[in-house]
Amino acid sequence: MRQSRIGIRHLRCAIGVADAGGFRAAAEMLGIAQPAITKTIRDMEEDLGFEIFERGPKAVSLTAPGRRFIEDARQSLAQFERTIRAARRNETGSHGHVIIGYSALASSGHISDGLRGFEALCPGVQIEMHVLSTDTMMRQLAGGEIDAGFLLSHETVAHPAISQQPVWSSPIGLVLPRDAPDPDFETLSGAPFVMGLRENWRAYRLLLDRLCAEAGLVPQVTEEVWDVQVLFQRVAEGRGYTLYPMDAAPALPASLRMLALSRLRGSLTISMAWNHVADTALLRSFRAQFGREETAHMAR
Amino acid sequence: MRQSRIGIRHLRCAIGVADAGGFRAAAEMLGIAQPAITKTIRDMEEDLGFEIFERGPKAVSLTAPGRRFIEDARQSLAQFERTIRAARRNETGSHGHVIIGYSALASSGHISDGLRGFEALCPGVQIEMHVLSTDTMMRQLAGGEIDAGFLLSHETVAHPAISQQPVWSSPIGLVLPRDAPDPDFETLSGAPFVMGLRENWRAYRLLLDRLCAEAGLVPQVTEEVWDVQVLFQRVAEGRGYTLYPMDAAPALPASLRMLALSRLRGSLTISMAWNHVADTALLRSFRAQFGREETAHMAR
DNA sequence: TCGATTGATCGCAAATGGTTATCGCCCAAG
DNA sequence: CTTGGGCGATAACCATTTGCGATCAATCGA
Repeated sequence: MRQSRIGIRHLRCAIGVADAGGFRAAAEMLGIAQPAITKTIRDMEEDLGFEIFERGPKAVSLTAPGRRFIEDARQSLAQFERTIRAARRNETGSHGHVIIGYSALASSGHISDGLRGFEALCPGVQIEMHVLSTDTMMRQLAGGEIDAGFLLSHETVAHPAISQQPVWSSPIGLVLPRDAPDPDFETLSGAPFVMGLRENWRAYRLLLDRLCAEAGLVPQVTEEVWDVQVLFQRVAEGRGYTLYPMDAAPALPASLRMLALSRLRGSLTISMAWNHVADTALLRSFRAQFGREETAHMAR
Repeated sequence: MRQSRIGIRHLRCAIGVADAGGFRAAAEMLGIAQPAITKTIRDMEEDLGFEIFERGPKAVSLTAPGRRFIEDARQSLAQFERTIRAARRNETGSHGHVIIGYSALASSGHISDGLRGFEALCPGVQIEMHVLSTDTMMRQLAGGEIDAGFLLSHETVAHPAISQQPVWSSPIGLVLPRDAPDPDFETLSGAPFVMGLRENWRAYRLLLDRLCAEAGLVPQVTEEVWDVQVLFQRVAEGRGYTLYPMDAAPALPASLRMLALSRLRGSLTISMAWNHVADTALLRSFRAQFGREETAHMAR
């Protein structure tokens, strides 16, 4: 069979059109002129032998085979870019580049230990860390935007393309102002609580719901905030308590303290997650730092 | 960070040099002139920021980071080509292209059933089938040369990048000329046997060794042959018996017949194997035909 | 020391990827 | 019903990339 003249550029272009929803929009997004898009897409369609896009008068849409192709092309492009990124050395002397996502809840010393080990093994590798919500992290892992992530283990956090492996667990404690008195567990029900917004803290809130229900605790959520910094600030201001993994105690602002709640059973587990299609030598080394990875695995 | 100007062409070139062991040899293999290789490699090295190849006076060799990079690049290139191949339609009207390897031992009706199901689901997809030894198949799966394979399950057949899933099992029977009398099991020990060459039939021969030892059968291997056709031909000529999965009975030449050996316990299991990095929508459909694939899988 | 063989270099031709300007089309707002 | 604005397609043109043949410099074995 005649070998294809399609290159990475073509995939970028097609994915751009699919995401932008139009040739002109894609041209702007990719920083090139619109006719170049037209030509690239046409060349690719000719090579593949089918139309990727349906040119409607109002907007373009994917044909059925086009949708399948774009889906595969995303993986292919992500893998390609990972390969380059993992090998590339920049001007500042680092060799290789790994992009990691982590949940705000995972901000304990455990990650640092693993990272230190990785750094010793592969010195000079640049590690880029992004704080992301669990759901965003899953999406970005699936799309290949990040290489690995540390997120909350929860039965609702799953994706066919993503593998997960528990890394550590921590009990949940009560966060309160340093100078506040220890409350009785019974008085907590009905007491004001500040919590992360359900939309962004979905899995953690679900976990807390279950643990609280089991312990007979009914926190009165009087305020919901977007991120951890604000959460702690509000607690420090006396707006209410909040629940947080005990592991994070050392990272707490000086104005706050943590109280173990023996009646609150169960714990929060952080897992490392990665797209099992995402595979470079560098990422294998990285994952190896966080527990043994399965080798040949016999499915089902 | 400045985006890389490396494309698929560069990867092909680097892999070519690594495989051919020299710039000139790679040029010939890739069908282009040698200066183009020099320039492409130099551009790539400049972009990546390190030397991929060590230019020795006699031959080129990979540097340490170069070796890692080439390893990743192979996966990346294989995935890219799979993506194109899976989508491409050729002049004869087929859409998509899947390359499958199968062991000669797997030549039963079970594969046909799955293939028929796949064809119904994805009509017009071109399926290219290669008969390969189990070891060759593992190597080609790892290298992305084939998309999936049906091979003999055996504890010595494993590779960290390859997933396997049992598809069916078959007892082992005795193959003998149609007009030969049924031998007593006891008389088989010491009787002449024709077998596949150990080199090419490694895993199957290991399996037979174990089963025979357990049954107290000591076949006298008087001849070793390279492939099945010759194997059957030799048996038909009366050179000896052979052992073969009972499932293959319908595929046997008319001059041969099969005899169940109740004393020979255990069976041969055929597994579907695939590189878990190899992932296109088309391949997922294919694998789905041969049993449920694991979804989100929790490592360890 | 002399080929033979290796990768590097040079200059030129072709292919590729991109540009601007413009077209024809369809829909929606006037 | 017209018309303006937005869409992708097309045309003509330009810069860069890619590949070529010819040639060079270095090395190694005979």
